[in-house]
Amino acid sequence: MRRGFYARPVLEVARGLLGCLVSHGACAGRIVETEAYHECEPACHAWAGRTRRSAPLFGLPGRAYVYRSYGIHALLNAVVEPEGVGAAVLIRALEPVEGLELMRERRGRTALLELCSGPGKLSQALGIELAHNGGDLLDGPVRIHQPAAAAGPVAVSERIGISKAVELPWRFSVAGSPFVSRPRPRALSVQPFGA
DNA sequence: CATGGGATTGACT
DNA sequence: GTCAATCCCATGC
Repeated sequence: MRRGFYARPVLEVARGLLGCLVSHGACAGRIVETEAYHECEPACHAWAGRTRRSAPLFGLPGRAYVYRSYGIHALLNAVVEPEGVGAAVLIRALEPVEGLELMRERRGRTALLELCSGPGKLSQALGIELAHNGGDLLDGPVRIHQPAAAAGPVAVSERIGISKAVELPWRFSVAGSPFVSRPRPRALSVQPFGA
């Protein structure tokens, strides 16, 4: 994956990441759900401008933005748009591909559908932590690489778990995938192709 | 320096 | 359906 892939409008990258592989060590999974966040809307951590927490969002596209949510979970984002623009794509769910036994161990669960079907779950399954914040997704311990094939039809819906700008249709998922997070996306529209 | 609020999950009613 | 766990950091006094 080239850095130019990330230096594009956040909605394009959010769709384009569907089908891509996230890997960390022996574990890997295929992205089936993403959400877009951009400094122009108040649900984005970059909304309030550049702070210590949000600084990575304004940095080099293609790097990781990892932050702690609800005091418990580490959530993985890909920084996007040109340097200086605060925006990121939240990776919300993966289809587990490699390292299933290690994922089961880390998750304390065996069901395939419970390993990576949520942003907190996938970080736990892959061993992604706050220490990975700022790491390069092109050349770091946590990487994202090209899909083997196009992702297929993309379902577009509203983002979840937020209280501001809830109406924006900025949640993207592989239509019909059983590996997406809850609540299941209620598709406002379906677009023909992912990557 | 004190406070409050989450881009969630799992357990429980 | 409800609810608590738990920590980082932005905000405000």
